Parts: sequence; structure tokens; C-alpha cells
Amino acid sequence: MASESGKARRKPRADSLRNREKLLEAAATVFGAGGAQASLEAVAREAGVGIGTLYRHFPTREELFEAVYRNEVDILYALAEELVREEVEPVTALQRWIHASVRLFATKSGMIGALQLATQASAELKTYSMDKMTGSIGMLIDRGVRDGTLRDDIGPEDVFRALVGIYYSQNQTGGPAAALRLIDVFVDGLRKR
Amino acid sequence: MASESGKARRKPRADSLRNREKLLEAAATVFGAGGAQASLEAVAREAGVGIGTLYRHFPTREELFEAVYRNEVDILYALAEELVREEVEPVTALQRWIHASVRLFATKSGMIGALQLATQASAELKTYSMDKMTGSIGMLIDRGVRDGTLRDDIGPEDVFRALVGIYYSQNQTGGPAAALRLIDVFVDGLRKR
DNA sequence: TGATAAACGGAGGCGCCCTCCGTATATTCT
DNA sequence: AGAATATACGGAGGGCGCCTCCGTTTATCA
Repeated sequence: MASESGKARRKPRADSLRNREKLLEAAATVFGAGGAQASLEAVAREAGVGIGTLYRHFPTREELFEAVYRNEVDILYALAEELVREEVEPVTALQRWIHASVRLFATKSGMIGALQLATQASAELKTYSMDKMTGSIGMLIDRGVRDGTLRDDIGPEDVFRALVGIYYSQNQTGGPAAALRLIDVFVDGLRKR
Repeated sequence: MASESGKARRKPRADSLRNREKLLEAAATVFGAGGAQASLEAVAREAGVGIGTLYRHFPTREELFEAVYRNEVDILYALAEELVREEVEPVTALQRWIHASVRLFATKSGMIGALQLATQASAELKTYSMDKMTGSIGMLIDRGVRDGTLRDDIGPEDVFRALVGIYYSQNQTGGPAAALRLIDVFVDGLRKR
């Protein structure tokens, strides 16, 4: 009968939801620029929100971290859906999506290490992100396979692995520019010949 | 002419040297217990020294870290020399030395990560420690090879690699006790049959 | 035994962490 | 619409760690 479990509850306040969004965005910026140990007060300032509000939404630094990460993954998934919905030509769509992924994580060099710690800590988070990423890639390459522009012997997991490799290489040498070039080569290789 | 480079300088003050020692020891304790981000003020307190003194000796956290690490490596080298000097029976000497190494690093679980960062940053530090460690092992196994109690087809680098493997495994599971057992097996395998 | 270079120590200013609670506001009820 | 109330907001404040600066102490040198 009750729409949720247990007693009937009020719906969440609109300002609360807005602030949560603002905090996630600010955290992505601040952690991206200043590394994983950047000040939480800086995040609150950037979000234009009191420090108390930050702590109410994310009681620990780790929770904020994890939420930021989930959010980025969700954004990429939404982008994949959008590219499919707008019927962008499959190869172009795949290329755009991968570029966006690299760019999204490129700004977060300091976060990568912390992310690894986080994913090691939470298996749930790991499978969550794995599913979302391979899901995104899957829906993009399926279309290409169907219309005959992409090879059909490469799975989403393979593409994901390649992506991870390129994230890494970018962190060590060359930076985003080199990574983006690598990706063009890689995507070209995915074409059906 | 001048004993050192350039102008004739006073010899360093005795209290300065003493404090440096005290700080290294305290830092090993505090970082060992509380992880790499433990408070530097706690280190100074533990050493019974003002915070200013700590900063004069080690202007940055990284420098303190590096010095602690060098110091531990030096201690192990000195132990190897001592074991040789006292003509301890070769297999026993090797076993004791390796046990000491494991115990020394066992207390420093939090430091391991930071050490990796440090060694990645400074190639010099890496080769320094590599040389000291393989040097120690080398002088210990040479004696065993010479008197015929140890096989002659295993180099110091091989032993060092095995050691690193055991450090790692201990960090993940079992703890020091398991590591020490592994070592006994390993050393036994080094005997000439 | 001075003279003095060198080292000591800790106060102080700053920023960050996190909690607590008085104030503000969105939602619900009538 | 207006009142009632559950929720969320903001930021002051106490505590701690970082790091610098400089008056005081002490070891070395002549």
C-alpha cells in the first residue's frame, strides 16, 4: 500500500536536491584541480553552500568521493543514451563518447589513486561502474554492428580494457592530447573492413 | 687543502646530531603506528624535541620520510656487517637478517604506500636502497657459498625479489607470523643439498 | 674563559575538520 | 490561502595540525 517501505514520508525538499547536485559538481571541480586531499571547505565554497550542508549530505570524505565517481559514470551513461536517441552515426557516436570519457577523467589525475582505493574497498561500486561503462559501450557498438560499420568480434569489455589502458598512459606521458590521438587510431581499428 | 669543499667550517654540533637521531627514531615509531599522514607535531613530541627543531632538520614531510627510509636500510646493512664480523654460521645469519628485515618493515604498513611514491619520485633513492639491500644479502650469501652450505646459483637480486614478494603477502594476509614461516621455507631451499 | 656561530623551542597566525543549534523554508494539512 | 511542522540550511566555535619567526640557549673555537 505505502509507496515506499514503512510509513508514508514527505518527499525530499527541492533545495536539498539542488544542493546535492551543486556539491557534486563543485567536488568534481575541486578534487580535479587540487587532488584528493583538497579541502572540503573549498568544495562547500565552490558550491556556494555552508560547510554544514556539505557534511549533512556527505558525512565523510569517502562518501563524497564515491558519490562524485558514481555521478560521473552516470553522466557517461546518459551521454551514451543521448547519442543513441539522436541517432548519431555509430562510429562517430562511439568516438565522441570515448573522447568525452577521457576528457572527464583527464582533469581528475589526483582522483585516480583515490578511486582505486575506493573501488577496492567497495565491490559494489566496482561492479556498478563496470556495468554502467560496459553498458554504455555496448549500446553504442551494437548499433554499429547491426548496420555493418563495426566489427562484430569485439565485446564491450574489450573496448573498456583498452580505454583503461589509455587512461593510464595519459596519466604518465603525453596528456590528453596523446590519448585522444590513440583513441582515434583505436576506433578506426574497430571499423568493419 | 680544506678537508671539505670550500671554506673551513665548524664541525656540526653534537646536540644537533643527537636530535636528528631522536627524530628519525620517533618518526619511524609514529609513522609505523599511525600511517603516513600522522602528525609531525606528534613526531616532535615523541622525540622530545620542539617542532621548530623538526622542521629545521627536515623541512618537508617528504624529506623526513626519505630519511627514515634511508636510515632503516642503513640499519639493515649494518646488521649484515655485524653478522659477518661475528662469524655467525652463514645460514643462520641469513635467516636472522631476513627476519629482521621483515620485522622492521612489518610495523610500517602505512608507510609502504608512501615509500612507493617516494621511490618513484627519486631514482637515486631507489638505487641507493637497492644497492644497500642486495649488498647486505650479497655479503651474507657469499660466505655460505664459500663454505659450501648455500647453493651458488642464486644471486642477491633473486633473494631480494623473493623478500619483496613476502613483504607484500604479509601486508595482505597472515601478517608477520605467516611471513616468517615462509622465510624459513625459503631459506631452507637455499641450502646446498 | 669569553666570543660567537649554530641550534633550540614554542608562541602565534592560519586553515581545515567536524559538530551543534538557532534560523529559514518547503511541504503538508485544513 | 494560511498555519503547522518536518527538514534543511549556514556558520560560529573548539580543537588540531602546519609552518614561520625570533628571542634564548648552548656547543665550539680561539
